[in-house]
Amino acid sequence: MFKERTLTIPHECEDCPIRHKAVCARCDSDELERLDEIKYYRRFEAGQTVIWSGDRMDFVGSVVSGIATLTQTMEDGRTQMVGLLLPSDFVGRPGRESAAYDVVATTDLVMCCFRKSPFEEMMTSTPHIAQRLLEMTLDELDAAREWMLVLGRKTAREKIASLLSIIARRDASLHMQNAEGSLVFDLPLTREAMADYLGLTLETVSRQISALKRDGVILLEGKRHVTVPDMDRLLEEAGDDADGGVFA
Amino acid sequence: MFKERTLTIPHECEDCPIRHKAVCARCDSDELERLDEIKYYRRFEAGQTVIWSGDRMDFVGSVVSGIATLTQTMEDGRTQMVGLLLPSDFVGRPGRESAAYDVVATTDLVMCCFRKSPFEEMMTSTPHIAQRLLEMTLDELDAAREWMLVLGRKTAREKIASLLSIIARRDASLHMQNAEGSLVFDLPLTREAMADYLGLTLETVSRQISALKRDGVILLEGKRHVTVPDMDRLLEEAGDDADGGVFA
DNA sequence: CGGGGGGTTGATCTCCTTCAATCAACGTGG
DNA sequence: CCACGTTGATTGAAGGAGATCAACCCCCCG
Repeated sequence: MFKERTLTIPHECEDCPIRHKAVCARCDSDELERLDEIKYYRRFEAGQTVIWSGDRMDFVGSVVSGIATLTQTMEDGRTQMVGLLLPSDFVGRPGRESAAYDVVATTDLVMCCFRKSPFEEMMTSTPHIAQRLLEMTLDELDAAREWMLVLGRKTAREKIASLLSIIARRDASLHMQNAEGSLVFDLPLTREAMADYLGLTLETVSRQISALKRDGVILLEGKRHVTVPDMDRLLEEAGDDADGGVFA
Repeated sequence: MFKERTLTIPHECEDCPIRHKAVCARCDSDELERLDEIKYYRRFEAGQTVIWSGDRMDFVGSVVSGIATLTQTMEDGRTQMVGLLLPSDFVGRPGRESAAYDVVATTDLVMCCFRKSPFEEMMTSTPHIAQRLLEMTLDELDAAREWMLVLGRKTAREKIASLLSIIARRDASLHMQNAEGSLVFDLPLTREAMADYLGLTLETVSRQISALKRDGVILLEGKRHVTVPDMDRLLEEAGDDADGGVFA
């Protein structure tokens, strides 16, 4: 429960699983070498907090494997997830010294961290990094705006369907499945985490998942294993255009 | 109502009101000259649509004066505002060919537009532009995440208070008022636009504004002119830390 | 066996939506 | 100048979606 191993995980950038998707995606081998000098790996266990909001941050980094969440909390305890960090996603904001959100590992997690100030120097001297970071940030902004529509205007059922379709889509792209047959995946989040993501209570999440199951939109084995027999149907339930997100 | 004048508004970058806040903030005079060659001004009247979601975009640009909104709409008509564009804010995404959101002028609006492909070329050749855009995008992402908390977890009253405090703060910083005395500003949005921003109905917006007025949190002259006698009180109502957002 | 974390389900309550009437300000045309 | 329509806003009454409170289940693990 407590042991946080800060071991350096033997890892060559060349065969890093996120080599072509993370901030370093555009770097050439020279640049990778310079990054290598300021990087180190950290491992977190499921449930561990990576950073507390307000804490001084002396690193930025990428999720290598596992899943983490970005959450905001009000004084009275209400919490809202504002980001779901998947492999290749970037953590931290160059130029900011303290964390703005809580970052929590929801599964076992490996991060590739860069010491903050040398990384910031590299950002200005290495356009490839800044360019890639801009691209990733714009994508995140789009995702956040999509999520604002979900939070502001969708019903509980639509919210659940939206979350499921996002996870399904992401999982499909990760495993290179064809999106045609029935999709199968595991929910990486507890009911409570889903509630925090969707601005609902965990009870409502549970009820709506049951309802979608009862209506045959999804199949459930256990509490986490989901099968989507008809993706278009799910997208319809989400209130999205069913014409599919081939996506820009 | 219909006339859209595409006149070139005589304007030197040097005395442009957003010279030091927009994408061009870090450009030197050489770079400004190159930007000058690909830029043109456009003027829109209040209520006019600047771009429809899905439309081909052949430009990107900055808001010079006035206010515009970024909104998403579902097939059944539900709409959610996902951005409020103020002077110096950037419109459009380099690398994307069609608009992802509707952009609507809520007041008379002047935009400084750049032809898209030459701008994209400049982005790669001119780090100052990409750097500034990254900074601005990170700020927007923070704002979007703040807004996700508002949408997902705050009550109607808190939502209204949050919106008012954001507008108040922005207005104060614009007019260099001291934030201590009572703040005074005009609402740049209709009740309906506020509702679209907050994920509420316009009736609820109206009721909660009346309630805040009744409770002395704000004073109203007419429907748009707001006085905030005690900013800390308003922040309390918004559910924010009252210690103020001096901000990172 | 006990205990705790995660999940489901039920009963009740409440905050916000929905539907609807009304109002003030404004412009337009007869 | 007044009747009329329009747009933005306020207010009321009724209903419902989701929150809240609570009981209970399942499963794993010490």
